[in-house]
Amino acid sequence: MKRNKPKYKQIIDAAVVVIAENGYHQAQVSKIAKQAGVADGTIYLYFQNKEDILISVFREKMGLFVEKIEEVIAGKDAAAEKLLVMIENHFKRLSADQHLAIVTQLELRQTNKELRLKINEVLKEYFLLVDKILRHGQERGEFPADLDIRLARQMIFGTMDETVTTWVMNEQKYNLEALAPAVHNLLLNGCGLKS
Amino acid sequence: MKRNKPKYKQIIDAAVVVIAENGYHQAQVSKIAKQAGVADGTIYLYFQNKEDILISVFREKMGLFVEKIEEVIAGKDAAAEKLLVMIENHFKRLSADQHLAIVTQLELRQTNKELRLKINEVLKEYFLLVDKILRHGQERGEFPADLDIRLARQMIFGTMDETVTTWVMNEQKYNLEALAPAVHNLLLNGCGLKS
Amino acid sequence: MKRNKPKYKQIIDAAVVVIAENGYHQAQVSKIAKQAGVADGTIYLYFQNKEDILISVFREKMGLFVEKIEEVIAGKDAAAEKLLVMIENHFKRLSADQHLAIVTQLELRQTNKELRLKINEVLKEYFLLVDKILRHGQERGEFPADLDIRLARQMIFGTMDETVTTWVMNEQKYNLEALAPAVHNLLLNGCGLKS
Amino acid sequence: MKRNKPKYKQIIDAAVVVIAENGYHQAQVSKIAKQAGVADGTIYLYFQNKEDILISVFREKMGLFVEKIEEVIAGKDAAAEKLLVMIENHFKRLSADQHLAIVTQLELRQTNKELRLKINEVLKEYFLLVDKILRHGQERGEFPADLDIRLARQMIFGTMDETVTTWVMNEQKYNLEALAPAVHNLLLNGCGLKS
DNA sequence: TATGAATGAGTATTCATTCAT
DNA sequence: CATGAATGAATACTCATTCAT
Repeated sequence: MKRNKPKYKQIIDAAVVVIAENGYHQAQVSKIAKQAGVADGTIYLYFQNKEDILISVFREKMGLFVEKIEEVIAGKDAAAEKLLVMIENHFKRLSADQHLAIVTQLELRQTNKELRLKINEVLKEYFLLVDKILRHGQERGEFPADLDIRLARQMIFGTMDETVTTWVMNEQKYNLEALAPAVHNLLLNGCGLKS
Repeated sequence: MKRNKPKYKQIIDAAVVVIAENGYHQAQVSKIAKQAGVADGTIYLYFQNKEDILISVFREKMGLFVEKIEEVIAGKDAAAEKLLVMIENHFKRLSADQHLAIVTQLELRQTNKELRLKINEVLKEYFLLVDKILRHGQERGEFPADLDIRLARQMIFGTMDETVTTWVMNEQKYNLEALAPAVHNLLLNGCGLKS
Repeated sequence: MKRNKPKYKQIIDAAVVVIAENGYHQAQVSKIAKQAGVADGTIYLYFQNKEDILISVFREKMGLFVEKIEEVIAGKDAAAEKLLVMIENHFKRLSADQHLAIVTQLELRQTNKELRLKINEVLKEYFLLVDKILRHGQERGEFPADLDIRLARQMIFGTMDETVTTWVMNEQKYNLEALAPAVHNLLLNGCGLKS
Repeated sequence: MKRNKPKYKQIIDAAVVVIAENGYHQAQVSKIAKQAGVADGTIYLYFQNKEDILISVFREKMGLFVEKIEEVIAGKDAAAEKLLVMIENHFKRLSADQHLAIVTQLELRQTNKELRLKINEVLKEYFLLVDKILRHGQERGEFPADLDIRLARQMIFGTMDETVTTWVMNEQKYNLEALAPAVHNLLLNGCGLKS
């Protein structure tokens, strides 16, 4: 299995660094190879083509992401609490790896529709996780029974995504993690006054 | 003034069609020229370069967008109602021009950071519009006085954007406009139970 | 006759200025038209094409050149003296019109072989003038009877040309005219010691 | 070192042939690649850009030129003799490589001022060589002590250049090499009668 | 005569991928 | 397994010239 060989991970990590530092359109395969300390041709022993590298970057990094989040939400009973630790974790992990934040929020979006669909495939697991939290909330009576799960999930992802992207575009000048409670509150209660 | 000449609009419209049908990276200047029914060189009598076409597409189309929305929200007093007609209009206009929807949600995001920053400039007006609605809501006592305007705006945009993008990625199979009330409700009240 | 109309000369003069200031490859027809104060299309009422402008520049300017030199050498009897005033005049006229000097020495040489052959046609009259001086010198016993007229003419032209070009390339920093006697002496006596 | 690899020289030689046969402005990189028997992209493994090819052509070919001439003049004591073998060699080498003659006398002069300045850099060595001969002649008492070295060099180069160019423009119909003694004599003694 | 908007042919360069060693 | 030299397809932009007004 190629994915367990050391060079596989070397190349993935090199890709994240190169894309973050040079931007997607300036991240040539030869640059990634150089950063990884291998020959250009070697890349093709581990990946089918350049697109495969990018998807693999996303899969490997986001995989850890979702795994970790699954862990922390398992420790909470209430859906609202699960949601909070999810947002906190999401923000914390991207804050901790600024290269990864740039790559996922800005650079990997400059790809064509086809590649974006494949990236969305990877995100499905994350979507399912949120859906599970939402259904759990309905079962517990925390969330309305008629809540549109899909729309709610789109709100949650859209809001987290917009918040992180704005933070990255502002050169990560402020503390993203500190926004988690406020974002959580907005998602639960909206911007309208509760009666 | 070049912007009022008929060929200027011809080329803008041709660009939207060509980008929507071929994707951003396959939207060669010669294809746009052919679609517009002019010679390649004529493009450069109206635009400085290819990037200028793309920004102009966004500016012209989004300009109308914001203008129209300003109009309809002026007809409503309550901030909540303003928000509703804004979302309705946003969804309606993108539903009505499927090419434009593809271009703004998918294709124009494949551009480099520089171009994206210029595109964001255009969006600022839209941001300001939402901020105004939110402050209006606070003044009227509809929204909490301690609402974080910037975060709330990010939630509103992030949610609308994610909703429209999902719809475009699903090949516009369902009725986007019909989702407006549900989205509006989610944004106002969140996914948590009231009371 | 188009050559006598005022716009004909306007365009010729504009071409000299534009070429001198922008270089041959940046001397677009539209720039020349603008400098001449006419529309682009008007150029083609007076000249067949761009090449025709360039040849005409050379013909008009060099024609005056040769005419003037013919005048001044007529006033001298000795071939050596005729040669001296020719060199003096050649240097003086190019010193007086720095734009023309740049155009003839640097810019017009960046043309293709075909155009250069046509330009050489124009120079033939100048060549004939020198040949006449040389033969006159032989008849008077000033120059050796076995002097190879063609080679001698090539030396005279080559030397004057190299001298002027070097001066132009050095940004006309020194007094070209003052070099005439020394050049004249070199051409007459060579660099070898007289016995 | 790329300059010693066989493809480097292949491309240089191909460039000379292509430029001579098609003219400077019709010497596309793809034509040069085809003539050299390599892919277009391969050119850019050995040269930075098209201009770099042209300068390299000049440097490689003229370098040999000057080297060879330095060799032959070292075998002569008298400055006059050195001058003679220099002219002979200059004419002989350009006669032997007609393609090179066309390229250096006609085609490479069609370049812009910037490129020409770089080419002139290469010629400086040749200039220094002539200057050395002239000073040597002064020291030996062959040439006048008050000889203007710079003007004399301009005469020598201008005359050789004009002679070769005329020969090339006349399609190399006559024997250039045979003119060397006559040119040498003219340069040493001028066209005026001695004593 | 004069205009100037419109035309459209033509080309250097990059970079993902291959394959002989 | 690993290398890296070689490949070759693909594209924005300029500007001399025309012709309807």
